[in-house]
This record gives sequence, structure tokens and C-alpha cells, in this order.
Amino acid sequence: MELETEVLSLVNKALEKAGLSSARVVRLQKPPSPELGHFALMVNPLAKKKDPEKIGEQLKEALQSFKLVEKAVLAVSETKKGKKQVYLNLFLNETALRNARAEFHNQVLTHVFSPDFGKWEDFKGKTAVVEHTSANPISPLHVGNLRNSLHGDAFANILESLGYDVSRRYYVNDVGLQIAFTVVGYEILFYHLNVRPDEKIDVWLGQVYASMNCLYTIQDLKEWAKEEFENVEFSSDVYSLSEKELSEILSQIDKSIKDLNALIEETPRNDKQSKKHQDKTPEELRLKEFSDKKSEFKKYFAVQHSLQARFPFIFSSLHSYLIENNIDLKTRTREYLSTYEANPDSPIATLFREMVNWCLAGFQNTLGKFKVVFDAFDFESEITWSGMPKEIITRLAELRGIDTSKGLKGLRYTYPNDKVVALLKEIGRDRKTVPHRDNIPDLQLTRADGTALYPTKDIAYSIYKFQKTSADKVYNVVGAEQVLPQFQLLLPLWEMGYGNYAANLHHYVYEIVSLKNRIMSGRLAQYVTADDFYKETLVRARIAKKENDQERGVDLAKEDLDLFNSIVEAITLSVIRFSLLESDPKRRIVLDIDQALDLRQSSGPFVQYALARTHGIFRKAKEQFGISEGSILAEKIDVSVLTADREAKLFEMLGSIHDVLLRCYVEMNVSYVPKFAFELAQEFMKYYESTPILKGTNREEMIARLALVRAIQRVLTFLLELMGIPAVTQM
RNA sequence: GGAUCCGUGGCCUAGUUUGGAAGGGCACCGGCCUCCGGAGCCGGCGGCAGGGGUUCAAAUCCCCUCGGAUCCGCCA
Repeated sequence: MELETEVLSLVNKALEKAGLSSARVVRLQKPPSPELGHFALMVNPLAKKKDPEKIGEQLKEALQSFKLVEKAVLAVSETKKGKKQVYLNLFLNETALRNARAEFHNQVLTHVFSPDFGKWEDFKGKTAVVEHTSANPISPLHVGNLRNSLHGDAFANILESLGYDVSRRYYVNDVGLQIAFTVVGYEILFYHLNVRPDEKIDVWLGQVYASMNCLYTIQDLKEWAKEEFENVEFSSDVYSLSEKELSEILSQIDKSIKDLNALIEETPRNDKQSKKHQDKTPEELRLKEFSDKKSEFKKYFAVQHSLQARFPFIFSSLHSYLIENNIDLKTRTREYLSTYEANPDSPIATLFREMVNWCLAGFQNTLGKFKVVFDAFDFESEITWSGMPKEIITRLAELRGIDTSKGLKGLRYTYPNDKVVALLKEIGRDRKTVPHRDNIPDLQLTRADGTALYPTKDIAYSIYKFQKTSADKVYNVVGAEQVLPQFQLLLPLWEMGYGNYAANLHHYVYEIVSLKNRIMSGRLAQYVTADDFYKETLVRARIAKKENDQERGVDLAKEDLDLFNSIVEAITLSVIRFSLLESDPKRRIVLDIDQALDLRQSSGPFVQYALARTHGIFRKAKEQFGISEGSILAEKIDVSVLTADREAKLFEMLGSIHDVLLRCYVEMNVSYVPKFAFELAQEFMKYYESTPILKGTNREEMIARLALVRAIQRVLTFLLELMGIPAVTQM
């Protein structure tokens, strides 16, 4: 602001007068509350070794002699340790202040009322990819996935608003063991037993997945035990774990653990030197294996009973089918998986696709409720079939001088320090932000059989995302637990000559959502689904709306059901989107469903209510003065009559939206939007309570205030749109 | 063992990038509808995990300790 530089020059003059021409850059700051003044000057840094209070006194005298300064007040506060902090608070001359404010207010209004408000051109002509959600298509979306979707979607909206052409993409992980055994189960139920889903498809598949996972894991565990322990008696059913088997196996494991512990105790302590070697001894590794297995056995013993109890039909049908038809589940799963990876035209591939697409349709149905849509679904299988992973492996092996004449089996990609340093330098990233610093773990590129592993396909997919869309930036909205794998993508890209991709591939980090008093686990088919969350919130919103109508003596549901429903939906979406977006994405949230459903505690409805009030004002304005939202611009608006500090604060906020969005962009953090919307709504509420809009002293003032209200309304509506929330005009 | 993130009143949280007067919300207590809609407003209670360092000045930067989460698989 120009006013600020003017005041600053006065401060410098005053400093000279006091013989304190400072080498340091003098900065003005805003006092914490308007009653303290318009600008504040920190005296301590100017005083150097002298008494800051005396210096402050001198400066005060000097500054007060200027016309622009109405008065200056010395304020002293103390730090915890009793150090004095001296501020010189400056109150400016009324008319000068008014002129400066009027100019700024006019700028803000012009900006907010311009037809292309909300469309900035910072990144005009650039393209960005936002990949988000990307949940495995074998169980319903839960509130954790929803946090991902909503952040990804809102971030994409912000990028668009800043001028990017955005492609919203979903990476479908349709290749993998878990998918494969779920397909095996799907085929059995749907085609061999003619079972039809009696629930939403993704929910039903979630039960199939949990059941198959349990059967598969128990088979695997028992095979392990059979090899380890010869004297345990196993039943012929490899897919279930009896109490007798469990206790025998556990006692065997305990015995082994005891033996190993004794062995480790006996071996002479490694000296400190070798402690630096983090490699565990073979005994220690075995010990870990045993204790891991022990907890797995216990866990899956419980899991099988839990699933049997909760989904008896699906679980038993699958279980008995496998036994009666003598199917080796592990073998069949591997067969299905390798067929799918190798042959896109096989019937098995068709089966995979059928199931996956069906599940994705369920996801789209869910996400549609939250107004989240995608431009593309990219299948991991397509990436596999494209041959890109193989090319990447070969190329990386070549670059590292690895002999591949005997095939590509069990290839590891390492992260040599010098290469990492060079990479970081080129992409301008701080070493501190790198997980594991100078000891980044290797990346396993291929299996023992030479087929590509997930990380390799991820490298391929990263390249694909850039090339398919000619993107300048790619954002992956991925959980915080994946910071390492996300970073590991960069070096291979850079090494293969895609330094530009490495520099522009970003990880939008978000933390998981956990639930108070509830456990979420896909493998147990235990979760609060996004659908349930929506449904429950909708019910609450409807009740709240009904109660509210009753208090006001209306019955909107009777008068206009469509309007009633649209309001309830808007409130629902605001509750959900605010509750998952307003906290820092890097912060873990523990969702207390009951509390989240208490609408009066959510900032979503609060913002909507503020918006409803702005519309209420205009309804009245039209009634009484014939002025509407549309016609206000035709009036002669003179904002110079708005001189209150509250009004100045509101204009200042309205003028800062672009900065807020840029901050979201730079920090990859959407949460500033709902925070800002809430603050603006809050500030407006205070204004509304303190200042009569339509009952101002004169028409000029009323028009100016209406214009301000209209601007607030526009901005709030825009902010809600960014978050994918429909804005209400009444509540 | 190594690495990353986090710790702000009874509970949830903003502020940490760029050091400068600790903001909100819930809960609790007390006020405010003859008024542009009380899903609101006003007031009260109460806080930077602990220690050290740098600085005129530290919630913020550096180091240590404690506490929590996560990552270091031929799983995806």
C-alpha cells in the first residue's frame, strides 16, 4: 500500500532527526488490534544499546510533528524473561487515511466485480496433472480415501483457478496379488455359484476381498509352518486354522524364539564398530521372522472367525468351493496374475477388467455425491502391457553397467550419494527434505522371475503422465507413509534423462484419517465408508434444517421440496468437505464421527449461514429499496464513506484471495481456503451484528455497504466452489 | 539401529516458510432477538512438552531429552 511507504519515509526522517540513521531495514507492522493504531514500529532494533523507551519517546515526538500522523503512542510489553518490548503505535490522520483506503477499496471492488473474477492467469497455457484417490478397486472408499479425493479435487480446482489446464487422473492398481485372489473369488461366486451381489458392488467386493485374503493368508501361513515344524499335526483343510493347530504352532514358535534368544545371548557381543553396520545377524532376522509369524497366526485365527460371523454366506461359499474343487488358491492366484500381466486378450484378463470396472463404477457413484470427477482412469495393466517397465529396467541396468545378458532377475536400483546430491542440486531441493538423507534404501525393480515390480511401473506411469498430457507439473496426492517411495522415483527419472520430470513431479502429502473408538481395516472389511459418512451427515442435516424451519415457523419441505433438498445437500457437503479439508493435510486427524456430525460445531454450515445472511440482506433490499445483487453495480458506489476499521479489515481480506490461492499452490496445501472462508465469514458476522446495512444514516452509505456485502457474497461463493460445495442462498 | 513428521488451555486447532504484542473452535460460566435471519453476537475462565543455545527480541532458528506417528519387504 502506498500509505505504508509514505509512513515509512516519515519514520526514516524521524530517525535521522534523532540521530539514529539505521543501517537495518526498518519495517512497519500491523498492530494486533485496530484500537492500538494503524501501524506499529518496533523500537528495540533501532535503539541498539540505548534505552528503547527513551528512544521511543524521541521518535514519538518527531513523528507527531508530521501532519499525516494524528498521534503516536508508546506501548511497552514484556517477554517471558522480562525483557522490554517497545512499540510505537501510530494513528494516522483521518482524511489521509480515508483517501488511501477509498482508493484501495475501489480496487478491491473492481477486482471482485469483474466478470472473470476467479480466473487468474499466473499459469496460463500450462498444464498440470493431479493424480488422486487411486484406491485399490476391491473395497469401498472409506473416509481416509475421501480425504485424499477431496484434497486432490480441491487442489485441482485451485490450479485451474490460477490458470492451469488440469487433468484429474485416477491410477487403477489392477495388477497385484490382492486383486488376483479377489478375482478368483469373484469368479467362483459370480460364475460358478451364480451369486449376485446383494449390496453396492464395492461393498460386496470388499467382503469377497477380505474373505479371499483370509483364506489365502491362512494357506500361506500353514505352508510356512509345515516347513518349519515337522511334529505339528495339520488338518487336511489348508484354508482354516483350528484351535488345536494354532496352539501347537504357537508353542513351536515360542520354543524356536527361546532357542534363538539363547543363541544370540551366547554369541559374543559385536563391538561398537560393527554396530554401525545396520545389517542384522541371521539369527536376529530369524527371530524377527518368528515373532512376526506369531502375531500373524494369532491375528488370522481371529480374522477367520470374525469374517465367518459377519459374512457367513460369502466366506463359507468360497471356503467350501475351494476345498470341494480341490483348488490350490496360491497357485491359482499366481496363474491368474501372470496370465493377466502377459495376455490382455485372455478370458482371465476380461474377468479382471469386468470386476475392476464394476468396482470403479461404484467408486464413481460414491464420488459423484461429493462432486468429484475424473478426466481419466489409467490402468496399471495398460502400463504393464505397454512394455514401458521393461524398457525402463533395461535402460537403468545399462546406465548402471549391469550385465543383463542373463535376464533381468532380482534387479536392485541403488542411490549413490553423489548422484543424489547432483539430482537435488539440479531440481533445487533441499537435502533436509529428503527422507533417509544419505542412506536411501535400494529400490527393487524386478522379481526373481524378472517381471517388473510396482516401483518400476510407478516410474513408467510418472513418465506416462507427463507425456500423455504434455504436462508441466504432475501432482501425486498420496499418503504421507509414501514419502520415501515418492522420492525414490526422482533419481531414476533424472538418470534416464528426464530431469525436467524429476523437477516437476510433486508429492502432495496427506496423512491418514483414523476414527475415534473404531478400527479401520480393509483386510477385515471394517471401515466407515464414504457412502455411510455421507448418508449419516445427510440425515443430520435434514433434521437440523427441519428444526430450524420449525423455530422460524416455516415448513420448507412442504412448500418447496426441491429447494429443501438442495439446501440440505449443500449443508451436508459443506460439513464433510470442511471437516476433511480445513486441517493441515500433513496432520493426522482422528475423526470423531459423532462430533463431525454435530453440524453446529462445523465451520461449513457457519460459512453457509453467513452466505445466507448476505442473500437475506439483498432480499430485504429489493423489497424495500428495489436494489438487488444484480442491480447494485448500476448504483453509484462511493466506498469512501466506509471508514470503519471493520470495513477496512473486510476489504483487506477480500483483496487477499489471490495470495491465499498462491499459498495453497506453493505449499501444496488446500486447507488455507476453508480457513480463509471461515475467517471471512466470521468477520462478516461481526460486521453484520455491529453495523446496520439497510438502516444506515443515508442512502449513500447503504449503497456502499451493500456493495461490500455483495463482494463478500461473491468471494464466499467462489471459495465454496473451489471446494466443490454448492453455495446456499437461504438456510 | 537410521530417517521423516508431529507435540500450543480439559479437548480440537491457527500461527513456524520470512523471529517482533499467542488467534479461533468445542466444553463450561454470564449477557444479547419489538431490530437486515440466534446454525449468530458480546463478555469470562484457561495455553506454546522439558532443558540449553543464538538474538535487543524465540511458539517460530540451532542442539539435547522426553512423548506420539510413520518409513526402511522380491506387498501393492
